[in-house]
Amino acid sequence: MSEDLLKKEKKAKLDWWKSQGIEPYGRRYTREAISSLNAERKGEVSIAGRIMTIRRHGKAAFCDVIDQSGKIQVYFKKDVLGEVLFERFKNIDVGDIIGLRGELFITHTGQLTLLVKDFTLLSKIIGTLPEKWHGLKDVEIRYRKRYLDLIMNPESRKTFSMRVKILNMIRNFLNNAGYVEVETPMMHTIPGGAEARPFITHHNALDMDLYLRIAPELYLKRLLVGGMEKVYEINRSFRNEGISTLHNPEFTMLELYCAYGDYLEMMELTENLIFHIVNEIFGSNEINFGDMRIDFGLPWKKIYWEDCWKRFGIENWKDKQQIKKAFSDLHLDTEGKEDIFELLDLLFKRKIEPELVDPTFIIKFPVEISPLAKCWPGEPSMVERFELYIGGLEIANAYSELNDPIEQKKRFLEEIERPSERPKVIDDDYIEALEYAMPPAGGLGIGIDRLVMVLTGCPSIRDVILFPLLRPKQ
RNA sequence: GGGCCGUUAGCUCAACAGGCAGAGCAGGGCACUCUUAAUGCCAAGGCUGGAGGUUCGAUUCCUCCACGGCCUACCA
Repeated sequence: MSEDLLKKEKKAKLDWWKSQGIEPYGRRYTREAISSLNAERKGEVSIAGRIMTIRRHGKAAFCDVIDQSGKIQVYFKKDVLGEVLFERFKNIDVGDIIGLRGELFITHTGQLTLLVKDFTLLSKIIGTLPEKWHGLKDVEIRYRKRYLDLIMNPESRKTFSMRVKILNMIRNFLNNAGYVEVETPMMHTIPGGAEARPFITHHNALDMDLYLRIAPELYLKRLLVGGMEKVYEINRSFRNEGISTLHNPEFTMLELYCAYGDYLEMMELTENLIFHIVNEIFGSNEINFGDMRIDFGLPWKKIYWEDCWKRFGIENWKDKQQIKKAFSDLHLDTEGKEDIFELLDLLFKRKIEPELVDPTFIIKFPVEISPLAKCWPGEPSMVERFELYIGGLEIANAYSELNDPIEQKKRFLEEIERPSERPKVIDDDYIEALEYAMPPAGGLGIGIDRLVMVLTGCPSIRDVILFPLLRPKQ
């Protein structure tokens, strides 16, 4: 059946309603949540929702109706409704949104059902819903027309309601711990706080280019200078990089900063926060992720970054020859990389990351790849920093914040020396802020989308973002 | 950016090896007052993602394009 023909038939029904003097797009309707109903409820109840199936039996029919809270069967009977209402019911379609009033009863097969005494068409469908049994499978349509995915696939509804739950739990946890939520600029004049290519936009009135933020870090730390001691922000950052199952151009990060703390305090907080969420949601320490079984039991594993390499025969990670030998011993392609940190990063990604299934902290990183972190005591070439891996994914990154403005300026200068596609600009305004003294602090970033992926069992970041970026069709 | 795979009715899928493009669901008609993937009967529904090419003949083989998926790269 062509789409045009289907639409034509539906519009004819729409016209039928109008011909009866009934507005097919209704107004406010007082109703209860479907999930709040049970067999003990006596008397009349009102619900509203979308009709998902209709099983017509001549002078009676059963329908399934869903609202956000759940699903219920409703029973239309001609001798209960009368001629007029039953005639109207014949012009109700799968997908219509209606309000229903009636009494609850239990069918012979034991199912809670609403015996409909009156109903109101609240919104007429003109499109055609996907198939009731197989649902909507086409991933492209699921992403482009997320509303159809949400109507048809309960698992999708569950994923996004879990995302909300997780975010609420994070906010409650942090609020209870004395953190305050703040909002810092998403449009930056100088992109900073991470190593990534930014999106560029333009302000007409000021006639200046602006960058969508790649991280909120430098602004949040300005607030520490200003005397705000525990701050966090949960919101979007934007990175103009490739798209993959782990990367969407806009993604949600939690960043938080705790004055007078350090990376160890952040580690404790991370453990407690995620452990709390897992237990609240699953009532267990263990969950499945793909074919992995993840055990969140405390304490989590801690491995020094420097110790990662020893099992590959690399005794001194600064020795490029040893690293290259490890690559050839492992029959691993160096992919033309010559930089020590790039080689180690590649080795980590190939051989170590996939094994980090249970939550694992990797601790103490080289200063070269941590320009905003404070040095390890007595070891100026290393910093107080950790990364957290769960289910083979990098989930969090934290460090003791560098608060020495002179050292920070030096690091920035070294950073722009290195080849990069980032604008070669130093955020002098941030350096100036540090000159007014920032308290020592611990800082933490958690990739919210990836955390939600692990906790909802979704293999792609697009499954946990309501509207992932896609090229326009045609 | 590179590699591989996919795109057939509104949806979910068929069409062996190049030979008239098929089913279920949804939609339409008829019957049916406890069904739940309701059932039975009838009728309809397609430029096979787009453009070229090979061939007597292309959903099928080839080229290009579009969109998507997975892997990979940049990155996080």
